[in-house]
Amino acid sequence: MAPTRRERLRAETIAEIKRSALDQIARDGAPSLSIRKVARDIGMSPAGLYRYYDGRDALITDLITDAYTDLAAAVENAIGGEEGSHADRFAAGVRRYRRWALEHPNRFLLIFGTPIPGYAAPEGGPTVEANRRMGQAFFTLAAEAIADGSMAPLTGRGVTPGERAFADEISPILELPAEAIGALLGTWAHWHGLVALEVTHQFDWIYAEDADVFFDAEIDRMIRALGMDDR
Amino acid sequence: MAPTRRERLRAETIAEIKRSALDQIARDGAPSLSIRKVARDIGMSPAGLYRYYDGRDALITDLITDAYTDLAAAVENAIGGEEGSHADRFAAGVRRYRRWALEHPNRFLLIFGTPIPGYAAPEGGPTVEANRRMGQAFFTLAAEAIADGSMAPLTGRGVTPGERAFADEISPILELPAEAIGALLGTWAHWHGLVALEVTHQFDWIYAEDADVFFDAEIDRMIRALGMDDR
DNA sequence: CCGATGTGCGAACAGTGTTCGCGTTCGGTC
DNA sequence: GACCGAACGCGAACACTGTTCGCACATCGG
Repeated sequence: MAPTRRERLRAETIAEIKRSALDQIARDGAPSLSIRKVARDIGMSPAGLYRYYDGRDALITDLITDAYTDLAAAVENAIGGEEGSHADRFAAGVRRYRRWALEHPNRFLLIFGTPIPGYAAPEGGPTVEANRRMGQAFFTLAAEAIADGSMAPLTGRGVTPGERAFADEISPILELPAEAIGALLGTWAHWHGLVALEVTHQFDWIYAEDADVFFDAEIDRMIRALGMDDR
Repeated sequence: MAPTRRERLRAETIAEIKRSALDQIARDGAPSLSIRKVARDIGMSPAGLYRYYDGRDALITDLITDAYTDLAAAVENAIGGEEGSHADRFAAGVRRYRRWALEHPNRFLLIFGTPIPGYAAPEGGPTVEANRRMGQAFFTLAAEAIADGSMAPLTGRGVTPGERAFADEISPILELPAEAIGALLGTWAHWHGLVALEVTHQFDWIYAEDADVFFDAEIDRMIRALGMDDR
């Protein structure tokens, strides 16, 4: 069904609101986002905004969702689009994660920084959905690598109930050994930590120009620790 | 020289202000810290607070400093107080890092979460100083382990200028090979990422009760990746 | 054409951080 | 012991913020 004129205008206005809010966030960070400023920016009264978002938190939540799916899509894309060994595709995905964070530091912090007070991601909501999507891109890659023998994550402990349940849950679409899940999530944490510390300037004192070579070396260490070989 | 009566009262008031602010932060998170609430809490006018801190940001900065040195001291303590192999002491330090973060999630986010807009840690200021302190605890541990041959971090790449400069800078007190610095900082990022994701509830969907076993297994992976053996 | 629904706005309220000018209290010095 | 400057505390005000309410207008379906 063709969208009515009203729906078109509404969509247009929402887009304009988001654009203005994103500009503000990119410039001054999420905490200083002011809906009155947004209203002024797009030439509207503050009260009028409440026809589109019922409150500042709702707007921010929407932006969080967008950022999440945006990051997930970028990573998904990098892993899927890359040719080469599993290790190469893994590295491409991780580098894309970092690049996205460095290009949109404030959006990255919007997702992974101090959570907005009183807000909890709704179970089955879009953020956890995007999270799963990003995870799945890496998980399928890992499943393939394990299947063809080019990856063998160490299994030095038993499997937790959560890992078992998750492996069972995705088993219809993905044959991922539950023993591997821990190391994979830990590896995610590893590169996430690298990116988070870099975005918050905790490495500035030692890595100025050459943060890239540091990061790439860490990717190598992750690959080795996962037991991936480079074919 | 004995502190005068006024100095005593002033110190007392500052302590009271911090206590109230910390309570608020622990309860509602740093972003919702209100100096008017603090003023009401300690029975003072909002304007009066400005005799002690010239603005909200100054107060927060002070709290950041405290949190930083607090965390650094805890970790330092855990590493220094632990008996056993280098691997054991390393694990103790990392576990203490995590425990501190889980006990004070909002203070942890105060340090590593979204930075307060417009604030940059002053070079040579207390936060970078505490950062170094914490780093040094791990670095000395690593230097000892490398010296007695129980650790051999992989060196798959050249040394960056920053790493070289840092190794030279601390060489008077610490014989740390520049080749090892990258892997050590990367390992810091690894466990930091684990803790950061756990604090922001990104692991809740899979690790409910048994986040501990997941974390301990990751410590093992870090130890192995650093080439430490367990003696 | 008409009623219902969506859209926008001005005014107001409660709350925030911050500044200013005024008194009061204290501490070290003639 | 008197005195003057520094420290302290406060009420009032200013410029913001997010949010609510009631009223007007535009648009749409029947």
